[in-house]
Amino acid sequence: MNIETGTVRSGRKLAQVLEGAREVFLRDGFEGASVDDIAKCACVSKATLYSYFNDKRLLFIEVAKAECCRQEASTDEMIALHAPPEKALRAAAEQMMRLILSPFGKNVFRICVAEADRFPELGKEFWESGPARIRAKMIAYFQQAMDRGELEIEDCDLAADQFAELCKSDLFPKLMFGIQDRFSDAEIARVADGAVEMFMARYGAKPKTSA
Amino acid sequence: MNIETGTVRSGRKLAQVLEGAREVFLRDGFEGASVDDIAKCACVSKATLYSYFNDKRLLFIEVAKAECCRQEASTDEMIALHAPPEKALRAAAEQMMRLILSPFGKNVFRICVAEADRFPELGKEFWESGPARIRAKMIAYFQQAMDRGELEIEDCDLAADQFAELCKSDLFPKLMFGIQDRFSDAEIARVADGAVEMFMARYGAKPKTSA
DNA sequence: CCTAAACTAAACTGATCAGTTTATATTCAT
DNA sequence: ATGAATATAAACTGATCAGTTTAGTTTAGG
Repeated sequence: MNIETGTVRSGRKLAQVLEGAREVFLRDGFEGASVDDIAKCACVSKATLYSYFNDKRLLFIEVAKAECCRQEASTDEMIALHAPPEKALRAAAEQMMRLILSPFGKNVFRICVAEADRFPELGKEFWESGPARIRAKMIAYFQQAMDRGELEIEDCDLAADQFAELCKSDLFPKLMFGIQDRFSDAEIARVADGAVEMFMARYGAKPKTSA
Repeated sequence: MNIETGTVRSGRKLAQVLEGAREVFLRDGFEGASVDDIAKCACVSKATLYSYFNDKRLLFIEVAKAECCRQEASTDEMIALHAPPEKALRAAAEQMMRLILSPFGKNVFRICVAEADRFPELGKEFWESGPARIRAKMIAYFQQAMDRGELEIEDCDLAADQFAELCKSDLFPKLMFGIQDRFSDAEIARVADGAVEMFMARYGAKPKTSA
């Protein structure tokens, strides 16, 4: 995943080009972005840009890869493995929501959806570098909490997906349909609390009805 | 919402044009669709097409309106108001999932997300003709079930959104990221059952611990 | 059957845009 | 300082595409 490696030549202005491309692609999508625009935005001549990347497609792929790396980084330390469920899940919910609802999350999701036909690999790579990693961490947490007797889950995969989905309640559709794009702490808290309460109602360990 | 009304002239081939436009727009998006392609697909000359619609944008808007109508229709009778929660919710879950995961649902969502900048109204109109209507029906159902003492919900808006979101677990992201696009009955049943169980665990009326 | 409205194919205009070329300028390691 | 690598602006090519025009054909009602 190292950007410097691969087929792309190195040189003084490579970082500039990628940064400009990132800005324009995330804003306008693949078709919507013009190469002249990217060059201008990167303060670089078009010829320089093409000396690094043989075509627009390749440039886009490189930007997408870099975004996946960014995302991997932001999923680290999302879950405190040893905390009790209410605490750990509540913190995870809020972190996930802030990631998903951020301009970064929104734009990357948009691009994946919009360009799915043109770049079939993109969605999958994004999924694996983001959602799938979070899911794996959730499941690892579930296992530990179950060992501690704090949770009772039959289908951990489903439970992880349900929790992630609960964190999207209300706000995510509003974001995607362009109805709202800034969310207050209170709005986030309402949904995060709701997600944790619902999750615990379903999967929290029942107190042993000592027979 | 009647397609025949408004600024659009009527004529023999209007329906053909709309049908062709629908096919191509849903497949290729707004930018991706070429007017020549639409004309060919509708078996109509480009001049005829332009005699009905002054420009591509207007044609797109008309198609989108029609899709919203289709969607309104498909949300009718989604919830059996008088059935007990397990039954009513389970049926609603499956209907919602089949709508969301259908090629229709997928394509329309894709278009809304992809064209949100170009057509800011589109997302909102779609939301109102689909998700918002379903939500209203869910809330109406909650009220009735609460009156019957079957559910206990503090925040009905949140509960409705949570339920809808639970129905997307696992499958919806896979669809959106292009990882999978056909879903078996078993896959749907697993998620629908999971959604109902979780919902009932949280909001099902507690048996009165007769004091 | 006649005519007016609706339709057609095909050529055209003008704009946009990816990618190339050219001729020149800057940078930097030796 | 010199030359090789790197960067630049600007003009150019060729393709695509929205929308128009033209000159002719089909359709359906009176």
